[in-house]
Amino acid sequence: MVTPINELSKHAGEIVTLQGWLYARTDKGKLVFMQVRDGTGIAQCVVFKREVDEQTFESALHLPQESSLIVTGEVRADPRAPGVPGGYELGVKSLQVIQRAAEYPISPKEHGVEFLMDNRHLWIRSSRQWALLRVRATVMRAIRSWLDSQGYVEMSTPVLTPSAAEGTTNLFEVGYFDEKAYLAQTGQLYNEADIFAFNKVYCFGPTFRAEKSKTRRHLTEFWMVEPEMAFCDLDQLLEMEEQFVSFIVQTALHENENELKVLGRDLSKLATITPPFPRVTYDDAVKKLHELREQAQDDEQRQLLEMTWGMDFGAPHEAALTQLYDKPIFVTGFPSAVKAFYMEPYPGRPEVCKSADMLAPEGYGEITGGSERISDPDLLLKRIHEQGLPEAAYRWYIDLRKYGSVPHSGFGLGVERTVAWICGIEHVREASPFPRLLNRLYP
RNA sequence: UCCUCGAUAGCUCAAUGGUAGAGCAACCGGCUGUUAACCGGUAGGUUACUGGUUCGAGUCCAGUUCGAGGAGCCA
Repeated sequence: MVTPINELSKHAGEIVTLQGWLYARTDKGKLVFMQVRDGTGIAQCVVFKREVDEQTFESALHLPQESSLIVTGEVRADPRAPGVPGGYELGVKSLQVIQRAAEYPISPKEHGVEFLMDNRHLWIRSSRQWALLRVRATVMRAIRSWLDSQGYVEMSTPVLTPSAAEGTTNLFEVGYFDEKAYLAQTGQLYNEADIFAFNKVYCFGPTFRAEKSKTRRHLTEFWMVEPEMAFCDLDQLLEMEEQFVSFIVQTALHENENELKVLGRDLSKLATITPPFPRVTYDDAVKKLHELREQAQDDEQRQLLEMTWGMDFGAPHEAALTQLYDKPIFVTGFPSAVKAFYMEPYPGRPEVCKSADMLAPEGYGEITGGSERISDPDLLLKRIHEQGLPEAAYRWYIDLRKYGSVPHSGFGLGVERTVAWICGIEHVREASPFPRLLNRLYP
């Protein structure tokens, strides 16, 4: 019977069979140590020369890295046994080689980014990447399972969208028969149509931004989940968001402890991620940034933290601000001028709007962006005109405010940034199986 | 788009303007507990590309290409 490696501990003392690939090998004379991975984990398989026939021993001794194999042996607990989860190893009785692999380019040594990215199709086999992408899968499952359990209806939004009303500089253009279409960079407007049919909805899929961004936080193709709720104001939105994000983090923490250990993640920093999250108004954030700027040691940092009311935050501002907290924070009430046209202004203070960005701790930056949407048709039309947007392109969107308009809110959460934060990695490119970046379309 | 840095063996990196080197990986050998083992040996090079300076260029100069880090951009 074939046993998955992550269930080895249940079979101590039994004879089991593993199917997998040779991750690493070393030998000590009459003893060969094989690290075998099968997708669920990594297990040490020990071949003693005296316990197997000569052909099996020779085969094990010279087997190249990443060869595919089937190995049978006795499971035994041994605290010296490395692996994931580790602590159990296989005393090999027989070994069947499916294929002797060609010389494998990725050795268990350090490599440069370019080399690893060129070999992304192989790199994903490495234990860190394997762990990271398993956490990603858990995050994606947690997203769906929480929303489904709370009565949200998953409603797909189109990836191919008509010629954008606003600037198209950050949209990917594709041919659509005789016209042009653009790859969607948000499903939000369609979500707003969907809530009037289903009340609480979400879309979840890839999104595309042709930004020439070259930072550790940007991909040109990334996954985003966008929940949208009818009868929901900004305060209710924030409560929902903190429950949602906390659930995602706690699910990863409980289900991927082995993976997070492989990544060397400080688990205590994830355990504290529970509601409520601190709320900071934009006004207060600007004041705090002024204080932080005065405390800054060097001129360069002081220059990066320059801030006047009305400016959008840059990466240095987000990093400095979030370092004051050990949980994600909400920054609410951004200036309307730097935010999208559809955001509801504060009553009596139209220069700020009911927006909320969630900034992750440890400098990981914005992981959600959301707002209460304008529900009044006249105000929406006014804002569209103010921004110089073509009314015709938004006809259906304005329609939504004419037939039973209600206060409603929603947000988008970036999967790769969330995974990068949970896993404690440097760059979002590793949080996607095959990341698309400014200079990267292969493999 | 801007700033900074980089490109030498399959990989990670050395090399005053004067014979191109090491570690790892590969291959051969040794070792019954390895954790990126260790020890001995073998093989491995159009120094990103184009041009220039020089008796002589991996090294200096100019341009190009590619990459990295950061900024900007990110309704």
